[in-house]
Amino acid sequence: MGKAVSKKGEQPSVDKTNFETLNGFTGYHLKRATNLMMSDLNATLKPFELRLLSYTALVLVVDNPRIRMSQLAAAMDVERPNMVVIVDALESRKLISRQRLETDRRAYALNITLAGRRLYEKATVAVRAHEERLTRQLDTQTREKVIEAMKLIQKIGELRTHETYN
Amino acid sequence: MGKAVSKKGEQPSVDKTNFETLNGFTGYHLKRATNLMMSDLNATLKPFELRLLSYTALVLVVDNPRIRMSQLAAAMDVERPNMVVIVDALESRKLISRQRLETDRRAYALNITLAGRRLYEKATVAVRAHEERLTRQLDTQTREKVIEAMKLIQKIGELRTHETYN
DNA sequence: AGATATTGGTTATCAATCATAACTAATTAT
DNA sequence: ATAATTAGTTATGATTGATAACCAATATCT
Repeated sequence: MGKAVSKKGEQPSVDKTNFETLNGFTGYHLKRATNLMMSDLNATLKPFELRLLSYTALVLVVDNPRIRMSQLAAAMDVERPNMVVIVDALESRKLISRQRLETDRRAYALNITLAGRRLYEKATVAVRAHEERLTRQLDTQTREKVIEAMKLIQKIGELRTHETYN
Repeated sequence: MGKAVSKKGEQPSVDKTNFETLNGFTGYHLKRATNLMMSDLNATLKPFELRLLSYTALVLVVDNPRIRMSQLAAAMDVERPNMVVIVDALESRKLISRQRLETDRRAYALNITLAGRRLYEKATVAVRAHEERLTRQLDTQTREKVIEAMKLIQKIGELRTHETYN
């Protein structure tokens, strides 16, 4: 630590910013990288008129036929009212369908439509390319190690659930 | 009230959600873990009446005496107008000070005050504990590997600069 | 030099995001 | 049957982050 500064002894304000402390934080690097990936992801999804949440919903409906809205909301960690608008948008584009459940007539079963599946497939190709682009520098082993690490962090978080949340 | 635990197996609709596709995405895991860490960080900072951005500003002012607001804004990747309110808040709590630069009387030099430094130190102890808590499962080597990986991702992002952003 | 452009900081405003309250209809529990 | 819960919905509010327009000071241009 301690950069060789001091040409004048006391006036670094115009030089490169010192990130010494922040660089010591894992969370800092995590957030910067994630912000970047999310920006790039949204740019990637824009041509399909999808955004992070609508794409995620699409994916989960594909992977979970007949999923209910509340289950989807829980899976995505969004409040139900917000889920409604996401589902509304996807349904109005005929990418997914709502079907009343016979067994519980309050609820809807969500299903992917043919158009939805096609869009899902195209978008997912783009998303995989985006992932590849942004993690190209990481060898496969590192990538797996990162994912494992993220899972561990999440596991820890689940323990102290929502008690200290804001 | 309490836990609505039914003795019998619940509805079939409650089966586990399938995250197959999402689990294949590095960005997905990155975002989940980061969200968690940021929630926990904000909870950690709350007792000090700081939030992510105000704490970050405090840290950068400590590490960069006489930094200018615009440089701080650039370092934090926030728009200048938003920087103003953050700096206003910190200044009104006498944690940092604004001093007109003699060399450029448009700009301010930001400096940490004694109170600011004390708060910074207390908060940083708490932040380090928070980091330790959330990354406890990761051995030192893994932690370093993760940080390296995040730096690489950022480096890639810097190439395709802001052209494809939102 | 004097006109012009640019920069640092500011104010006001606006859009996007996310959470909360309250409601209906259907279901479950007492 | 009555009460309590749950799924989905509507309306609304708080918070965040971005944009436009402005003033004062500095830098640029010819």
